[in-house]
Amino acid sequence: MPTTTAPDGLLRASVYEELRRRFVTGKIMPGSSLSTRGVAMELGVSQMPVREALSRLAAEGAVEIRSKRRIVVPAMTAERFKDLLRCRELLEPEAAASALPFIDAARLKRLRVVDDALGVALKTGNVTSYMEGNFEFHFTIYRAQPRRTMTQLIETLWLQFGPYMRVVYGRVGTASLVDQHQVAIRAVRDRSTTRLKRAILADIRDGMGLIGKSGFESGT
Amino acid sequence: MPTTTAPDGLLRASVYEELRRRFVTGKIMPGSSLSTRGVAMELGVSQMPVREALSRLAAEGAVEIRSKRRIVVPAMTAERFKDLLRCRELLEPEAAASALPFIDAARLKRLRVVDDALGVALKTGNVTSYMEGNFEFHFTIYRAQPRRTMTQLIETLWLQFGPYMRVVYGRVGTASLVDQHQVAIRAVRDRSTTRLKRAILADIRDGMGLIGKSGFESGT
DNA sequence: TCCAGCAATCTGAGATCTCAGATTATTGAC
DNA sequence: GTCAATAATCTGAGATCTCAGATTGCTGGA
Repeated sequence: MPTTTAPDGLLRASVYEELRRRFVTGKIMPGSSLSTRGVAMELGVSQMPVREALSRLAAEGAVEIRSKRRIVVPAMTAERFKDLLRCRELLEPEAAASALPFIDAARLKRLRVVDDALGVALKTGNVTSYMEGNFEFHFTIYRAQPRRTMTQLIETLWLQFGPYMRVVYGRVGTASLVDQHQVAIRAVRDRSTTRLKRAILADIRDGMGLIGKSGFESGT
Repeated sequence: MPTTTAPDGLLRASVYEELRRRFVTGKIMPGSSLSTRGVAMELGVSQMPVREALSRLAAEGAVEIRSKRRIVVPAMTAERFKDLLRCRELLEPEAAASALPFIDAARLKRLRVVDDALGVALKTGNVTSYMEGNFEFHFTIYRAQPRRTMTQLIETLWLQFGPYMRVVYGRVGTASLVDQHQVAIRAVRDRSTTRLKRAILADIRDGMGLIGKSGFESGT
């Protein structure tokens, strides 16, 4: 009795989606361990779909099969964080640029709505809301383009990035974030590729800046 | 009784590796279909590791679960080809650039060895050899850097790209290829980031050029 | 009190069974 | 002879069983 989505379609897919959602929104902490049986029990499905989902997540680098019989979320290290961030810097501005021509009025409106919720989350310091909204915002842009390849690559990055992001935001807080999304929205409205790329890059680098204030002592 | 590699470690991993090797070297044609039972029989393992491997390949876009009960290698389209190539253009020169400082004498020597084999394959028109060597050459460069993220993204791209590449080479031939690898090797020897990036980009675009001579009528 | 050794449990991986749905082939009627 | 309908087979997905190995905890001796 899967209480999650996709009751008709593939069970494995719904399990994967559920886990992925937890990763990108930072609901799963680095260093924590998962078990197929545990997740299966929690989601009310058998081990098999969970196993395949975890296998896929391992393939994408979201979890690690450590020393056999142990599935853990990789601990956060400065190296790994910078590595992921560097890839984000390379891909995301480009993805936004190629998506821009496909962002119609409806999607622009959706961006504004998401950003409003984001503003509230920023003010109240609701980290979970902020992360969900941030994900929604970025991918509302990227997914506008019909080509899926680059967006999928970026999703892989976020999958690995999510747990770290959450830790950093949880530690430093979201208060110090400049809302680059506003800048991005204006760039989309004006159809300015250059400004959009710059806004996305700045948004990513803001996260990078937070890291400096934080640190990586914790985890394991 | 797995007759393949990794008798000690994970069976699933060895199945995935075997299939992946077939993809990146173009041993699997676009439009062809695979079945868990068929592959399992062929590799001498049960369906389960094959299922998980195919599931992962589907996640990476190498195969498609079409209309339920049918796993097919996506047919080649100009759109998809350009999409993949665009991502390669974005990532690979950058990956080569960040790998350059890590390429020591031993690795440079390995590059030369691989390139020699590549030259032979080019002359004799051996498409399989060429594709295997080409893969080896590129990833001998990229994998020099300790950061894994970008290399993994690129591997995903090759996974989807392989079958198409093979079709194009098989149709157009490898004779028209300029050997950009020589240029790349010299750039590595001289520690010239700019020239290395340019060589990699040119190598990728050579493939792009071939596409113009080919076409996409075939497949499914 | 501390450490070593053994046992119990936990967990991931593979095999096998079953089911549902889709494709295909065969057969029968018009 | 052709088309449609039904039956048989094929195939992917999920559940369950089992095994091996690793970790954990308990117990007994020094």
